[in-house]
Amino acid sequence: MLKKLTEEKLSELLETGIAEFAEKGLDGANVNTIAKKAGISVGVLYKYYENKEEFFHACLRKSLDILKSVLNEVTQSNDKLLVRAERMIRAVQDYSKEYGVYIKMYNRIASENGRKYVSMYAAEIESMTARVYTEFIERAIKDGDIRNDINPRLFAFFFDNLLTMLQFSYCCDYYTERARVYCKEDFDNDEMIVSELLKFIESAFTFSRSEIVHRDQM
Amino acid sequence: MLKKLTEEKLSELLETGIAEFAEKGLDGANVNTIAKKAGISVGVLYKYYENKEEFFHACLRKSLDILKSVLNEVTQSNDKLLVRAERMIRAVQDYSKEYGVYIKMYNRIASENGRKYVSMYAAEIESMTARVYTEFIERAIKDGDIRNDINPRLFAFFFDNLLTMLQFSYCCDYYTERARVYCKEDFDNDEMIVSELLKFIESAFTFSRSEIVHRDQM
Amino acid sequence: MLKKLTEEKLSELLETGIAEFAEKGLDGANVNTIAKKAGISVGVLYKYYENKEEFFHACLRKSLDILKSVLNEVTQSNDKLLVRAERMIRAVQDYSKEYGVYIKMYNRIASENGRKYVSMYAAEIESMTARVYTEFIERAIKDGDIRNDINPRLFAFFFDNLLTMLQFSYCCDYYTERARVYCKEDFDNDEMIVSELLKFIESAFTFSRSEIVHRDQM
Amino acid sequence: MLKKLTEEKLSELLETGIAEFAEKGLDGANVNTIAKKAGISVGVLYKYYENKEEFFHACLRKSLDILKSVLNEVTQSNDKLLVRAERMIRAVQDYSKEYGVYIKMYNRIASENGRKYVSMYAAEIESMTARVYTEFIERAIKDGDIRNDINPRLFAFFFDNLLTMLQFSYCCDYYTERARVYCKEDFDNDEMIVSELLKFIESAFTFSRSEIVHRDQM
DNA sequence: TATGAATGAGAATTCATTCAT
DNA sequence: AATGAATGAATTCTCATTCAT
Repeated sequence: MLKKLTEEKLSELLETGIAEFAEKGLDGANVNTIAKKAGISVGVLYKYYENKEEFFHACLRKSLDILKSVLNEVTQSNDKLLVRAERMIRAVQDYSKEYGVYIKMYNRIASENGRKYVSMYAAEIESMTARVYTEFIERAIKDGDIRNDINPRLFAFFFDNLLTMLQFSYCCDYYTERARVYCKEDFDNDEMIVSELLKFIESAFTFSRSEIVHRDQM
Repeated sequence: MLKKLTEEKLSELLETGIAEFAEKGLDGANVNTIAKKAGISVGVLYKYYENKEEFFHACLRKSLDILKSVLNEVTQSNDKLLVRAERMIRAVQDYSKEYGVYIKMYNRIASENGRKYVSMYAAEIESMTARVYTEFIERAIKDGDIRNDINPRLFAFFFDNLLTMLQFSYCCDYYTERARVYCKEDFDNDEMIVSELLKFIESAFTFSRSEIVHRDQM
Repeated sequence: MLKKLTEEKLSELLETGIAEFAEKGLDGANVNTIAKKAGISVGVLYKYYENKEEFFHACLRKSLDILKSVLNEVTQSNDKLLVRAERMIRAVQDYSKEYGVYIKMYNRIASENGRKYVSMYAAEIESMTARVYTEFIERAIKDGDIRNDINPRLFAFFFDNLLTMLQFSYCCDYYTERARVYCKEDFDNDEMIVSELLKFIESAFTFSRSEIVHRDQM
Repeated sequence: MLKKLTEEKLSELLETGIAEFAEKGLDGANVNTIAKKAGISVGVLYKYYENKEEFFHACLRKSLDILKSVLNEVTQSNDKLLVRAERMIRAVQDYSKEYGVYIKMYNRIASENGRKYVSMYAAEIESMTARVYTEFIERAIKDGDIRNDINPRLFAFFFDNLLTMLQFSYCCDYYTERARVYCKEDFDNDEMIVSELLKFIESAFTFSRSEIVHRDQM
């Protein structure tokens, strides 16, 4: 073809790489195939990226950057916790279709073991949400919006766990099937997912053990 | 006698395979290396398994079977929901050390995409817990132990999501690092994890929106 | 073929490698071609040798070992210097046909630049002859066999230079052509080469400058 | 003006090529790297040279031409043989530093085997010195300056062999190490090399076998 | 005319799979 | 039946060469 590699061609290469790596993983994907699908020669790929692994990391990084920017947008708000929670759940539902591959990539790296870079990615990616969520919970406690007998960091952790699994459920084959096993046709009912998950979360954040105890029964 | 030896050998082969596949994945692991580590020849491996993928599935199956039997043991109980929840959380903590590789394998298959067998595994593995959890929640509702304004299947789903993420956090590199980013040193405090997670779950299951509304304001 | 790689097959592989490397050099030779010519698969080659360079070194080493053993045989003697010199010249003539490739390999490594291992080979290979020649000259001086106004090490060096060039002249394309340019048809007259080279050497070793001076004229 | 620039550029390209080929050989050197180092595009390189090999030959030719002109300068003289020999030895010492790369290139081609052009180069390069040396020796014999029982062509050959090896010893890694193994620290003593080599040569040329025989006994 | 990005054939290396022993 | 050496297709990566700009 011998046409100057435009910005968009390069972007297409990354997208193709992401699609392949998301499906087959670092080892399973084939560099030549990716190049061919992207409409370029292997040569260019290797002009831009030292080797397969570096290219994989570029794909990963792009995926994570996109996810991060989406996340950033969504977490930006001064609303109360439950309002934010609802916004985030809906964001997960909305973006999961469009950004599915990026979430698959995120899922890929999250299932890698024994690679040095794994913990680096974790530290980088999770730090932002961990901080945002934790601070928000701390402020809500101070404001008396939610109960004060909880460990903010751990509750932030549980909250993110629920969102993460929801993401995976919408994007990754296994988790989608799993969600369907649990939720049946309700999994396709976005509104129900939102309302039930909110229900789950809001009580968790709102009631203290003492209240539970003195009313009790379970 | 000879058969016994073979069975042992075969079991060792599977364990070795699990260890390798858990670390490197289907494509990253090396069949010859596995055979050597297991102390057998590749020849026997191929006598028992058609090809690499089939052997991988055998490893996967064994992993999942073990996890299933552990799970089965733990979910067997007539206790009330929170008692069971606590037992399960503690089970996750206890078994995560011993059965780490199996959970890694579970995580592997869960991050696979575009493979027909993925949804089959999901259906098989998740069905049991989905049914058990859902039934239990339904009974708890009927017994008036927990609130009655929830969708049992979805709540079972959320509950399992929390447990699944806890498992991964204890066993898989990325999730461990992620948990540490969120929980800091508290992640090493098993009791705190138990109590906070229980706190999170129990309110979720115990209080109804109406109660929240009439008391409140979040 | 799937036939156990015998000692001789391995030896054949080395010989094939030597032949290829002698002709085309480390970079120019093709591992797949060598394997095919040797009648084995690339796989075995890589079972025995880490990579192309290591295989090249194995070929080099074999070549040098053979040359060394031949040299060792020839330098073993208690004869006087000129007798030994003659024996060596004749050895060069005799063995050059049979061991031509090994000498080509020697010539290859001798023309390599900027590789760490080059000086290691030089030190290893040349040390033996350097010591033998030098000691022999020292002893000849002490015995009064040859003149005593010379630096034994340097004369050993010059002597070996003449023999080395003679070797190359018999075995390496360029040097053969060069020898023919100088010597014309006399290059094919082995006896003449022997007698003239001996003539050249014997005077060099026998007469002192003082003798030259007092007779003088040049 | 523009042509001037091009000629300079072209010369620089050749010099860069020589440096690279001298270090890495025809197969080891990289055309793109050479062009980049020379500050031109590969395009021009291929405008001037059909392909890599042709460019290599251009580099080789330039190297040999320079060596030839140097040699020509040095061999031009009416002095007696030993005076000329001394001049040549000193020339080798002086020029080896400055013209090291060209000698390395000479060494490269001299170690090539199985290529048709090799013998052409040999014929061309060696003819001049062979003729000059031989004629000079013949004249010296006729003039009674040196002994008359020698084959002029062979003696010219031996003489050139010594000079050639001296050149290599000063310029090529392997031969330098080899020279050091033989000569130890004396190899850095230029004057000693000159005087000892002259000693070696002068006797070789001056004394006849009959003289050796009737005085002697080695 | 000069450039150097792009090409893609070719070379090194790996490893799933076979099968002679 | 078990072994594991041998196979060679497949994959990664390089670099001589081309040609649109």
